[in-house]
Amino acid sequence: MSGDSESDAFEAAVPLSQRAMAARPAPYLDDLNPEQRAAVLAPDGPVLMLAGAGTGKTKALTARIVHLLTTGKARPNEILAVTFTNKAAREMKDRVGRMLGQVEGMPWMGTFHSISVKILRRHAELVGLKSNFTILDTDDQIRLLKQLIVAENIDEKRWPARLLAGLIDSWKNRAWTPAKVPSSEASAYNNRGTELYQMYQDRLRALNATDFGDLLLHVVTIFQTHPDVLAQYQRWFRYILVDEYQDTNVAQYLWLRLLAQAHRNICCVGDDDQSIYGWRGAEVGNILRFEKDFPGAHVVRLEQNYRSTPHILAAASAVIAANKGRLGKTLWTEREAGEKVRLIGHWDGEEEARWIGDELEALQRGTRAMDPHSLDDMAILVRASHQMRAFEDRFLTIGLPYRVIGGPRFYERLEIRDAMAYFRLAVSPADDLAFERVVNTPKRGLGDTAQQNIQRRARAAGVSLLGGARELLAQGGIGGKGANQLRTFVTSCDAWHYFVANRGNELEIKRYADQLFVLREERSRLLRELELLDENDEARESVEREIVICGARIGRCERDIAILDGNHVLLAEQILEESGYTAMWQADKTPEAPGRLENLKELVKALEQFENLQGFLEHVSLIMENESEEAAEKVSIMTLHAAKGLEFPVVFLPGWEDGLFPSQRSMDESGLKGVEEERRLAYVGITRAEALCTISFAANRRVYGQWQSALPSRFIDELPEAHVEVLTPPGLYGGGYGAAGMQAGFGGGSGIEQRAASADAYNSPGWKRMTERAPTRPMAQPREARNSVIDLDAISSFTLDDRVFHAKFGYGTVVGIEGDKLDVAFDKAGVKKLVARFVLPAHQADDVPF
DNA sequence: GGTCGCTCAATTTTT
DNA sequence: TTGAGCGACC
Repeated sequence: MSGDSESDAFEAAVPLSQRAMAARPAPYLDDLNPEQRAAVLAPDGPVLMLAGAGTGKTKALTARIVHLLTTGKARPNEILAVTFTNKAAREMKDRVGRMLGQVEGMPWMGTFHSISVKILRRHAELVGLKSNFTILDTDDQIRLLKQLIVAENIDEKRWPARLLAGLIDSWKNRAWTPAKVPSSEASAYNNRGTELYQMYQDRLRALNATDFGDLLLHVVTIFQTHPDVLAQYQRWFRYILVDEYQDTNVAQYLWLRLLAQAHRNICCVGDDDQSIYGWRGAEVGNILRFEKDFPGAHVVRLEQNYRSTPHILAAASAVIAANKGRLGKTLWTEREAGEKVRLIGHWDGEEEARWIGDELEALQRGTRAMDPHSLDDMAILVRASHQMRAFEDRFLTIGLPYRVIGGPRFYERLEIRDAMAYFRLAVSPADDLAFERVVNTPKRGLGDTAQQNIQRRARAAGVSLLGGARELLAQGGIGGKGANQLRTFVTSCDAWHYFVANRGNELEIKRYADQLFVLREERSRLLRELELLDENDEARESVEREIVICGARIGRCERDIAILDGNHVLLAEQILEESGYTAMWQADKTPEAPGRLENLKELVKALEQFENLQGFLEHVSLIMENESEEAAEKVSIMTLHAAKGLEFPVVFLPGWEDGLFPSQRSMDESGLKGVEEERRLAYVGITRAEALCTISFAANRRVYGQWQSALPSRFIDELPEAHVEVLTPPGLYGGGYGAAGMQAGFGGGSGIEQRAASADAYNSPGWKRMTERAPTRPMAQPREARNSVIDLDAISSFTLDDRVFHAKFGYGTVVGIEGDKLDVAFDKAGVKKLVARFVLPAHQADDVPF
């Protein structure tokens, strides 16, 4: 960059007064490029930072915040900075903190949801809630809906609660309260959607609860119906900054627009090309319309990419260029050309996983073109999570360490939710949803009948379920073993709540301290007694036992005091212990049980960061994340969606087949709009790569146990030839996929159909181009080829002869081709196995027992 | 109340 | 193929 163009851009973007200000030393501006600087110094009023992938948008955004603070334009509490994820919020906080040397005092930096909660707690009564409302997650939401559906005598099979939940969510995303749902939606959910939505909202209000969608919607409602409240926040937030603006939905858009009306100092950062959440309500339109919504908006483009090589950028740009209705950006980089994007086709998905596994190992060792890479630098990005299985299978076989990113969120896991329900019950005994969840977990012999009795009793008496249970016990309305267990449960709940309610209560602590004193006296007395007893005295044993019991009591008493004194971590442990929940998992012999216990430990550990249980519960549904940092090097497997915002030197993009990617469903449901969103996903995928990006596809893939053949993705035809290297298909199948595959016995199903479908595939432009360029290589003629596992000990001789290996074993000869790697793996019993795709001579095929 | 076996469905996911 | 959910049975 020459100094001239830098200052030109600077002067064009920045008015004199600010230039004067910026002329003073401002360290946060030092390592910004001219584009970023222009964005940071853009004048007050609406600003749109159009930031392409890898252009340092977070850097620019945080620098603007720092700029606002250091130039005295706003105090920390006058800046509202919103993100979508906690991770993004945290990163922003970290960065601002690093630049300013302190993190304090930015109370309004967080996610849309966390900020909404903050606002809503202050004004809950305006929407009929109390300020201590609970936040239900998806699971609770669905259980609640199920109850409504059952109560309404609706066939839950034909009209699943999940469907209704999705519907209500989408309405909330569009900021439609029940009254505002347009009549065009009247037919939804068997004509009863709107009605059930209203009932659901009533029920939530009765439970003093909200779901995620409500957090935003209630705030919007309050702003719309209480101008005084709105005005207060408008005055408060002098500057508003929004990350990932392209992902905002209508509710979030309204939320922002209402708040921004007064000062109009709203700075949105986003990339219309990376809008990939349309299916959950995100409106690309919001960012496309920005200049109309905020007249006089200052638009700054960040186009210098620091992440990827020119080849990778060119490939991504070419693909995304096929989309219409973009704001348009031209990414550029100063990096060296590097490797071209690689494109390779495979016979089937297993072959693909195999090849990628080999590539990963090669890259780990280092190749001619690339220095050795850590597995941490490599990622496999798939369209749909079921694609992950092929890779997991393969990597387990060859012992390649991997991590799957974006499984179920930590707090969504069964055991975590159960534990949380226990905590909720301790904090608020009237939490009926929590009660329902854990009353029979672990099993307490309280089945449907017993639970229904409790429900009925509670409703009749107008008390909580816990209260209902208590009454039922008092009246003897429940019999058998269930009764005793229920009594224990109720007593435990009372005890837990006692500790929560009397936290820091001096009188109670004193009471326990007195008790402790008595117990200690008792123990001293017993010890003295023991000393007086003869070695062989028969009474000795019973005294010893009493000492042990007394010791245990002292321990418990000390613990109780610690809990009363405010040690909520201990309380949590005690709850899990006393309820039998930990024991339940300890007794569980299924393979996932140890992991669940591990998670429970993590949960308890996470508690330490909070003041008390309430504080924890208040935030946990919004904050908790699954972040156990393992040290070991691992290749990452994740969906394209989960990869947004991440970057890796080496990226593999498998499964580029029409129907899978772009996804058929997306195309069916949303037509051209769907394809465009899929294309943005392709763009996101390619731009994750820093140095090496490999796209692959397979002619056949097993989906839900069925073999399907596919066409290469239409996006492959959009890749620019000059920046793509088409790899020769590997080893055995060089240039002759169809024939080899057929002979090899892959494909299943009807041979004729299979062949016809495959023939189509080979006529597609993508495939043709690939095969045209790929020089055919002499090929072994396999009669039988499969993946299999052979006992290593069974191999009696092994020879490698011009790319072909022969391994003799008990049943015949295993023949493999170089490139079809021999892998040593261990089976469950720890026996060494040889894993190979092998080829058997025809005459021996019958002798082989697999 | 717990377990077994049948049927049915099956993108993407944050808060 | 896998998994969840449900009904029948012990």
